[in-house]
Amino acid sequence: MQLSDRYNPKDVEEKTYLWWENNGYFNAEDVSTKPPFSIILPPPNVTGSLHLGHALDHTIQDVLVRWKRMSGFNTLWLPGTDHAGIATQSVVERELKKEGKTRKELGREAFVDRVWEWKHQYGDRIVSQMKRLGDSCDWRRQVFTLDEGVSKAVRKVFVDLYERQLIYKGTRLINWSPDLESALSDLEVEYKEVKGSLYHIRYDLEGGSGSVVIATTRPETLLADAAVAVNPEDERYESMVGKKLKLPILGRSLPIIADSYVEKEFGTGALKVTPAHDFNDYEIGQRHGLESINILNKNGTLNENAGKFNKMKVQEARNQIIKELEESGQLLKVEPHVHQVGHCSRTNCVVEPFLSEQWFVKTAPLAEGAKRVVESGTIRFEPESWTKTYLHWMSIIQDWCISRQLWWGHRIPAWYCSDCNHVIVAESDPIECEKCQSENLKQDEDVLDTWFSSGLWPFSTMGWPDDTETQKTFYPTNVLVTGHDIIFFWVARMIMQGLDCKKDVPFRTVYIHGLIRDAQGKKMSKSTGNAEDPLELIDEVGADALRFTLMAQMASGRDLKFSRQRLEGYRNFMNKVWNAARFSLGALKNFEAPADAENATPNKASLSDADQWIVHKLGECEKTVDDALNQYRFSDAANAVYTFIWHEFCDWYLEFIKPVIYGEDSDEKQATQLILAQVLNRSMRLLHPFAPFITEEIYQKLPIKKEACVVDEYPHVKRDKDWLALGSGSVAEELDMVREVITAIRNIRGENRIKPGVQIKARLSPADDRVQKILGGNRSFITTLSKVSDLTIEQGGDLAKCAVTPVRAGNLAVDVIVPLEGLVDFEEEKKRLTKSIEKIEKEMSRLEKRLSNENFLKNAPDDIVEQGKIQLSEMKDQLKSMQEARARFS
RNA sequence: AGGGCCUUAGCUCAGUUGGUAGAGCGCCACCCUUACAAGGUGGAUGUCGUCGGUUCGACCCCGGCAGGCCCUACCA
Repeated sequence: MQLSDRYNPKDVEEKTYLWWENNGYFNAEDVSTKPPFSIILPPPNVTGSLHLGHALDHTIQDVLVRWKRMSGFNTLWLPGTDHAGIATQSVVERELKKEGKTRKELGREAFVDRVWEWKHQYGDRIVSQMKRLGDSCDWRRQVFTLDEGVSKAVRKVFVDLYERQLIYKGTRLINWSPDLESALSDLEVEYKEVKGSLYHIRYDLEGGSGSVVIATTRPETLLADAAVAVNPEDERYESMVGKKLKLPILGRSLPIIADSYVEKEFGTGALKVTPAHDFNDYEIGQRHGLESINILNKNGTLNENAGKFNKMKVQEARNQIIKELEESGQLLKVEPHVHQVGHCSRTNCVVEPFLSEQWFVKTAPLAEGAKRVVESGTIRFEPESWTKTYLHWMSIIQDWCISRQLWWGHRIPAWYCSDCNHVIVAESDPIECEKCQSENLKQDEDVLDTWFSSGLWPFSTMGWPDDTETQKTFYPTNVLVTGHDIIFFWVARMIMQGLDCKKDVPFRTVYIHGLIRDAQGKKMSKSTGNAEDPLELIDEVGADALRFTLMAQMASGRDLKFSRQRLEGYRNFMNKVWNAARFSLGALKNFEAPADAENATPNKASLSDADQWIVHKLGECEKTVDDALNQYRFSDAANAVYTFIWHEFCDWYLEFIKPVIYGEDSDEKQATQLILAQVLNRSMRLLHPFAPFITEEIYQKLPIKKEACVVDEYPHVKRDKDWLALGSGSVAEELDMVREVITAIRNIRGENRIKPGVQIKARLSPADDRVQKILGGNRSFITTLSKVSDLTIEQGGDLAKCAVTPVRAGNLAVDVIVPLEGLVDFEEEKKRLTKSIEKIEKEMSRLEKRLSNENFLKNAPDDIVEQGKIQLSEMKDQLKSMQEARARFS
């Protein structure tokens, strides 16, 4: 067996992944006797690139999927990619720009062709990146949101909702991105703090003296003013209400109205009302029946309603207007003002509230059910705290603007008859008008919001609206894993649409994980330059180390800070695993696996205490991991495996068995080899979901194995019951005492600076015969691991010039005694003892104080009191031993 | 403005029924002991943000304050 002394992920990962895939290990069966377990992958943008957030999201899912697959479930992880309307269209438009072209020049058809080209070119990139991470999806089922089947589902839902009047077309004030020339949903608007100015502008009363001063951050919108509003309680303006003002520059007449929305304290207490360009003003306009004057073109320039400012850009018009107001003396004051301004989350341009005709989904009726299933617990959020957030959001939900003025996406299945203006909404393209039979039909130019199709994802990917076996087996899915940033975008919509189309929830559990931040806690983003590229990290340390790092930090649903130091630490862990396997394989050189090797049990009499101990510890680890994974406590699970492998299996067990392995052939050696092979085998399976590549590689080289780590059974206390019975809790406790004895001797060596090369004598003074026997039985472990050449185990004896450390474990007690004559300067040892004595005295005084408190004795549970008493008496013994030892040095 | 989260070792973080603290990295000392120096052994370091309350007992439960973060909604 040739294994290099360093684990090299590059030698392993690619070939292992191919091998898994070629063997169909990730494939789910539509019909199976096994219980189903399914997860749908949140589809990443088809032309995107894997970032660390994906890596976290995917690793969580892959851990769950691999765990369930190994636990005997018919496991489906359904992958797909999203056409991501705005994102993809923007990317291609940027490309065109480099060639000096625009999409309008190209025309719709050519542009869409161009995007498809782009998709074909880059669409596989993210998939291959996912494979590098180890994602064990059933790739045969991969779906793209613009695939025929999905498109069919989208149309069906649209038509259905339209016929039930849950989709309607209406003119509303919506968020508009002038760069995209498209509507945006509220969620696609990012508010950013902007340092602007607050302009105080005087509006003069019509036909008389007097004026009202308003304050605004956007002076250019005065061109679209419909009124000036004041608070009805505001005495300053009481007499003005009902009078008319003359709009500066344009000279239009504006009524002064009273509306309680206006805050007296802000600015001047008078608000210019611009219904067509501000959401609040729109509301006021509705209340007072004001006219909505739109002064903007789709590209963000001013239109003919702006008079002489027609065709100007907003900023240009603003400057011009300010200048004119200054000249006319109507600009009274300009003060700096910091406020939040909506920006397009895609192009970063300033979003304009814009009056336009759009398609909407009436969400209230759908939201009702979506709230109920969460309230009733049919869908559970994990962590539970998101339930409240979700329900709050659902209760203030607005109608959903689903049309986008883009070219890339699902085109809205609505046609307009040029002859009779009839609107046809249909699943298949109509040939003639239903009403007048005219063939002059024009399809709606708009496409649907990407999230409209994403909302159908849990079942559109499974063949809906056709009735498929896949849906019967795998819908509803078990768990949805995602970050909290898209609970509304996506989770809520899947629940609404799933309930509406399938009459059943799309998933039972929503696991919300935190977002990845950099070491300083800032959001990772390409523009800030603090984003770590997971592919680079995989190149550096391997996918397993990256996965393990993410899982080890994935504690609660909290955001996690990414740390390279920890990444290195877990890279080292992978190397440790590798070397433990290397050593073990050497130790198993002549080992021949018996029949039913995984569960074969050696004669119990030939099992060493160390064998029983490691089996016991493995059982404890299996239990911890199972509990943790069932509760989505990934870090607990990962850390349990880490501690078991490194600090129990490697640090102690492998060291314990060296004398046995290097020794003569014997029953004990054979028993130990069997246990070693079995423990190693189980360790690899236990670690597999977290570190799939290295474990498979090692697993395939083990003398005990079945087919493949990826599909063999996950170690579980129930399934391992008989085998785990080899381990013994009481023997484990005894060995824990032995370990403490070894640690005590090492401690004496270390503190007294006795070089590791120097062999020393030691004496163990057991408290009773049982301890005597235990120590005797583990004599070789003790001498080897503490490098003692001459070990006596007997009670009492001379303590002169000796280091003494009392060891207590449960009700087992032994004094560890090391004669120091001729080895060291006694001052060091006196210091060591003094330190220990001070420490124990401190603890004792605390304990004594508590035990002498009557209220404690009266109120505390008996076992706590009893425990305290035992502790105190043990400490007294220990203190005495150490004080005596110290006395002998002076 | 409303809601939520966080504050534990130098750093990043665990700490699930309240019995006074742990890990990784870093640090110090000693070791190339034939699985591993990406390693081994030993060691140091915390009035658990602050003030108060409940309790025999609080990192843990309750309230005030300070600092940091996030979300939602926004004052024109």
